[in-house]
Amino acid sequence: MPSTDRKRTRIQAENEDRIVSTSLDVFSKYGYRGSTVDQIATAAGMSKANVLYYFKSKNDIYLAVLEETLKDWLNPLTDLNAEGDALLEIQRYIQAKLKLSRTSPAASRLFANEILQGAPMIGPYLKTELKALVDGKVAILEKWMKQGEIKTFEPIHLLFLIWSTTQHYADFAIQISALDSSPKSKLHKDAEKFLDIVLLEGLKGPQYSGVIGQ
Amino acid sequence: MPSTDRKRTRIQAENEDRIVSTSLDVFSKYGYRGSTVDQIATAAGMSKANVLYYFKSKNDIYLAVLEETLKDWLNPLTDLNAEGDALLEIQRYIQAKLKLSRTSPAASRLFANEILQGAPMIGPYLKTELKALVDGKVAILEKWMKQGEIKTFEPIHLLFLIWSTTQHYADFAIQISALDSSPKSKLHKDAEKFLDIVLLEGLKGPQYSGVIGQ
DNA sequence: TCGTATTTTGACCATATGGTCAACAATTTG
DNA sequence: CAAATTGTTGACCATATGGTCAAAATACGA
Repeated sequence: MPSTDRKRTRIQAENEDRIVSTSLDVFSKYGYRGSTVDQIATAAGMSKANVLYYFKSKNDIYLAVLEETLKDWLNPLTDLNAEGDALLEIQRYIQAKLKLSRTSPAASRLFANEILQGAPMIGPYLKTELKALVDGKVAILEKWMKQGEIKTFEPIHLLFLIWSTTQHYADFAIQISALDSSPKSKLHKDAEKFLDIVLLEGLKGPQYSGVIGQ
Repeated sequence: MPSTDRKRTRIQAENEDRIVSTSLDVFSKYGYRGSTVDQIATAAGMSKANVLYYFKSKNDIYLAVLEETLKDWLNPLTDLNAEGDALLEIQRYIQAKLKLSRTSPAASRLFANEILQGAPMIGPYLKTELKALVDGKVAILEKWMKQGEIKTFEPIHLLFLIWSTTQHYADFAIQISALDSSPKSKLHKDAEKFLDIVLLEGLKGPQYSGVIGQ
């Protein structure tokens, strides 16, 4: 077996990385149950036995892929800055998520699959680390509300909206391409424009909305 | 085998219905590959062989479930009425979709799973029937834009936003409950309020936005 | 180059799963 | 009630799949 205690060999590093990156594609396309070790092995250009020499089970591969992908996927939220301008910060966050959706659709689908199946692996993580991160960002949103920079509402729903709309372009790409034939570059540009126009306007602080309402 | 040509017997009707409704739960929870005929049989309280007496394959069950669920799931969009008030119509549509997400989360997850896996079954349907329906509704949105009832943007993205945000509450329910401990009734009320406040304001026609922008 | 540690794999095993079938049970029909 | 039709299931089959293992191949340090 590959020594866990010593340093990783060159070959170990190469193969483990290759397995993980290949597995992201496979798992995101077919889900955990729908993916087989043989598929992964073939896609990575090695034998099944060899894959299982580096990871002792399919589940271990899946965990490695999740961990590897998780941090990148959630990074943009970390950057939401309490000191910045509310609307600009939100706009930046939306754009960062949209970009991720475009450049890493597999990561998005991997999580969508995992959550849909009831988050059997990352359930605990959601309740602890992610919850802590989200609570912090919710507090920032509340601060902005008190300062009148954005309207008042239950702040977590803004996060849900941003997540769902941006990830939709990765997770439901097949449906989108069936309904809209424009090239992906236009699609994503239009998505960004739309969210910009509608959301930023809709979020603007209550001092304006009172006037508009009349 | 159950006669396809003649009329359905009482027992056929009962059992086929039971299988389909049970399968919705199973398929939506574990996906197609993750669900087994045995699971379905057990959940429906019959033997595997008996289930396969009514549907000759797992795939046939899946198709029946999809078909059964599809129409209910898309009904609200049909109701979007060109003659009505733009914002009210959109608001009604959002509320209808949110309600479906609350009352039929399994249907939502079934589709999410199907689309995530690349829509192997309903792909053709998406490109024909759903596309036609969507094209018609997009035309309505464009009309509203020309009349200045709502802002101007690529209209299909509004549909994507409504679908993604409303279905998110069903598809990502596990994540949501990990991050927000409020009871589901409050959650959905807040979601509705939030979408109301932000979206309807953000969508309002360009005659207002010019003023706000300055 | 030699010996050791690492890497690779074909063959194999146990289990899970979709699906079939013949025999038996219940229901319907005349 | 008897025959015919419909319904039910345990046993079985073929295949797929996760995982093991011993033996062969390769890489690597002294």
